[in-house]
Amino acid sequence: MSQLSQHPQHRLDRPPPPERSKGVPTGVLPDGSDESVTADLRGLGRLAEFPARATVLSEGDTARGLYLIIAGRIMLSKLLPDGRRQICEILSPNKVFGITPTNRYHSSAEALTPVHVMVYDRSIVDRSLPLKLFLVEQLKAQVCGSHDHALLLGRKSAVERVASFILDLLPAFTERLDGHEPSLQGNGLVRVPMTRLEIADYLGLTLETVSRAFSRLKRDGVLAYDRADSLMQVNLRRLKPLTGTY
Amino acid sequence: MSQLSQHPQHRLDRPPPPERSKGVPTGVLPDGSDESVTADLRGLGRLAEFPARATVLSEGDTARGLYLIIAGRIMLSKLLPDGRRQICEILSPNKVFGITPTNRYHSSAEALTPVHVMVYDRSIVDRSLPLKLFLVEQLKAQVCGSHDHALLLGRKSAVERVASFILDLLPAFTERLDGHEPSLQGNGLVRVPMTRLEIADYLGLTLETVSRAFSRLKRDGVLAYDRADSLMQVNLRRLKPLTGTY
DNA sequence: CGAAGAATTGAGGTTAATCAACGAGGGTGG
DNA sequence: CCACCCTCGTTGATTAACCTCAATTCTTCG
Repeated sequence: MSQLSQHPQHRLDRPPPPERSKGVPTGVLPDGSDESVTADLRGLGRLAEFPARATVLSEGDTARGLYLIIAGRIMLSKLLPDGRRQICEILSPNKVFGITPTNRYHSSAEALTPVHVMVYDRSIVDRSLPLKLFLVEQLKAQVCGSHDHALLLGRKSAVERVASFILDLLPAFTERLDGHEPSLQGNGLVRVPMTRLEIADYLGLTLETVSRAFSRLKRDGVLAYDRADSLMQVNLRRLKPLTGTY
Repeated sequence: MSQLSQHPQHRLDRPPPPERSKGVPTGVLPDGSDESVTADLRGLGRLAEFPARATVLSEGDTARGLYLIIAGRIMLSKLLPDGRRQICEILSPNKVFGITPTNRYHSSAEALTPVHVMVYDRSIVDRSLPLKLFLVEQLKAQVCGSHDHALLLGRKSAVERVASFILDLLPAFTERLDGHEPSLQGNGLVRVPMTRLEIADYLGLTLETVSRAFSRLKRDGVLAYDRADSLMQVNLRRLKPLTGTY
C-alpha cells in the first residue's frame, strides 16, 4: 500500500555482476573506433582501459575530468537512496561522459564491455578549444538521445520498450529497411551485451517483464534465439511496428 | 488486451490549449533574465517574442537555428504517431533549445509562458566561438537534467513524480532547507504554470493520476491550495521525503 | 558433480490507466 | 446581466499492465 514500494525491484545490496558471455574471448574490443574524428584529440589526454563491468566513475565523486570512449561501451546510471536504479544512457565510441555542470559527477559510469577511454583533466578541457568544439557536437546528440529515451520511459509499453531496445542494438540495420529489404537479418548472431536486469534498469521495467517481452517476441516469431545473450534472427519488418515509433 | 493501448490517454486531435490563469495580467514576463551571462551574445541573434502556448518550432521541421531563452519558459516535447506525448524538458532563461545533430528539429518547443528568445541562425552558431562555449555549459546542465528526468520516469511512483515536480517548481527554495528552516513556505502563491495534462505529459502519467496525487498531498497536509494553478503553502519538510530522492 | 547466477514462467497483488460523471471557472452571446 | 458553453479539474468504479513473490531450468565454473 505504500506508494514508495512499487517500481522498485532491487534495493540496496547489489552484488557485483559477473562478466557476461564467457563463451566469447574477452579482451577483444567489440566496437570499432572512428579514428579520424578523434585523432587530433588524442594527445591531450591519457588512455585508460577498463574490463567489462568495471566502475569507471561514481555518482557524487569529485569530478576529475572528462572521458571520451575510444572503443567499447559505457552505461551511465543513477540510483535512488533505496536502491532503485535507472540506466540513463548507453554510450558508444566517440561519445563522452563525466559531464557535469558542478564539480561532482552526476551519474555513475560502468563498462558494459571492455573499454578504451581517453581521460582529459578538467584543466585541459577548460583550455582546449578543439575539445570543447567536439564536446558541443557530442552533447547535441546526447541531448536528443535523452529525449528519445524520455519518450520511451514515459509513454511506451513494455513490449514497445523492448522492441525499441532491440532495434537500437542493430545500428547497422536501422538505416536500411526503409522500404523492402530482406526482413530476416541472418548475419550470424546479434549480441545482447546486457543482462535482463540491466536491460530492465535501462527500460524502466523489471527483469521479469523484460524476459516476458523477449519470450513473447520469440513466440510470435519476431525474434529467434536460443541463448539470452544473442539473437539469431530479427524480423525487422515485424519488429519496427512494435516499437510505437513507426 | 493490445499492448499498444496502455500508456496512452490522449491520441491525435489535440485542440490548442488556451492560455491559463486569466486572472493574472498577461504579457508580463514571469522569469527574470540573467542579463550578465548572455549580454555579450545578444548582438549575434535577433530577438523574438511568443505568447504563452505558442509553438516556437516543431519536431521534424528543418532546423533554421538555435534559440536562447531570455525570459519565460519553454517546454520541449515529442509525439508518438498515435498521439501519445512526452514533454522532455522545461527550460528557463539562459537555456538553449533547437538543438539537433541533424538538419531537422528533434523535438517541438512550445511557450509555457510569454517568452523572449534570441534566435541564432545556424551559420552564426557555426562561426561564433563565444556562442559555442556558452552552448557547452548549457548542454552540460541539460544532459544532467535529462538524467534526473529519466530516473523519475523510469523508477519513481506517481506521488514521487508529482512531489519531485512540485519541488522543482520552487528553485528558490530547494537550496534552503538543508537542515531546519521554516517548513512552511508562505510567500503568497507558488504558481503552477502548467495544466494537469501538461504535468502528466511531463511526468509520464495521466492527468487523472496527477490530479489524484495533488489531492492526496493536499489531503495529507503537504500542500495547501484552492486553485489548481497556484499553491498557497508547501510543507517542504514533508514534501522532500516523498520525492524518493532524499 | 555441485554451486551460483541468470533466465524463464506462473500465480497473485498493486498501481496506474481507463471510462465516466460531475463541478468550477471564464468567456461569449443573447 | 444571465444563460450557455467549453475547458479544466476532481472523483469514483473498473480494468489492465506491470510488479512481486516464488518455483524451476539452464548455463557456467570450480
